[in-house]
Amino acid sequence: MSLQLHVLMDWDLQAIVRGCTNTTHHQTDNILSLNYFHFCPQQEDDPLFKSHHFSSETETTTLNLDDELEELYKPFYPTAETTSTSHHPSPAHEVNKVLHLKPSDHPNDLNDPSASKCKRRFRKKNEEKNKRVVKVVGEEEGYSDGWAWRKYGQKPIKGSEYPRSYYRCSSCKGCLARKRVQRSHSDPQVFIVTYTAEHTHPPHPHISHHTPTKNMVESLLDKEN
DNA sequence: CGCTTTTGACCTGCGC
DNA sequence: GCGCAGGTCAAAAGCG
Repeated sequence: MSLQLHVLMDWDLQAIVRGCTNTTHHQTDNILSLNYFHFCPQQEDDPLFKSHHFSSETETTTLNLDDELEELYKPFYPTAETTSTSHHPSPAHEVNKVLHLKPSDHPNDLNDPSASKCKRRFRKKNEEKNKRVVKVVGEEEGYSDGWAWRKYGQKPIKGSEYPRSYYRCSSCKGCLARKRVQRSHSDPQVFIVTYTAEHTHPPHPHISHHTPTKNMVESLLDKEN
């Protein structure tokens, strides 16, 4: 099974949550596969988009995760318009959620030197919010995604027994890419990874599948125990 | 020595 | 206005 959540935060924001089955992973360890790509309108016609169905067993897991993802995006709900069928699956048992998310004010003076440090930071933050990709991944996949990440913070999250870790891209100075990693409370084997902003450089080939996997997992596990 | 992790402090947004 | 929660900063410590 895999669950794909696509969040596009343009000035008209859209998040699409999709659930689908992946028999290979489901049969092995119930570990969610890492599947994400940037949303494009054609994907509405993607055969994969239409052809996956839930078994009753995987549906339960998916809906729990879906709830968590919904929690994740609660801050956007005031302006969110949900055409969700996730809690009332269609006859085809598809999860197909579209959130229309509206960002706050347009940060148009990021480079204004007169703006205070905090204000500039906040505007930068808003700008980064405009592009988000949320992945639901297995343990190993959550950390080896081809980029070098440096941890810059960790916070306990209310309602979750697991802390959320914050990472920024360390492979290129000035890269605005950010990543948040949080263990799912409904399925501790699963990590919810949220990517914010885009990399301003290509991935380092030698980093793939190596960085910063083990330490990150271990530190997370240590913290949680 | 340079890079990464840890962690407390600080800041902002939001709800009441 | 206040308190809370989430996100980031930055100094100190750890590690190879």
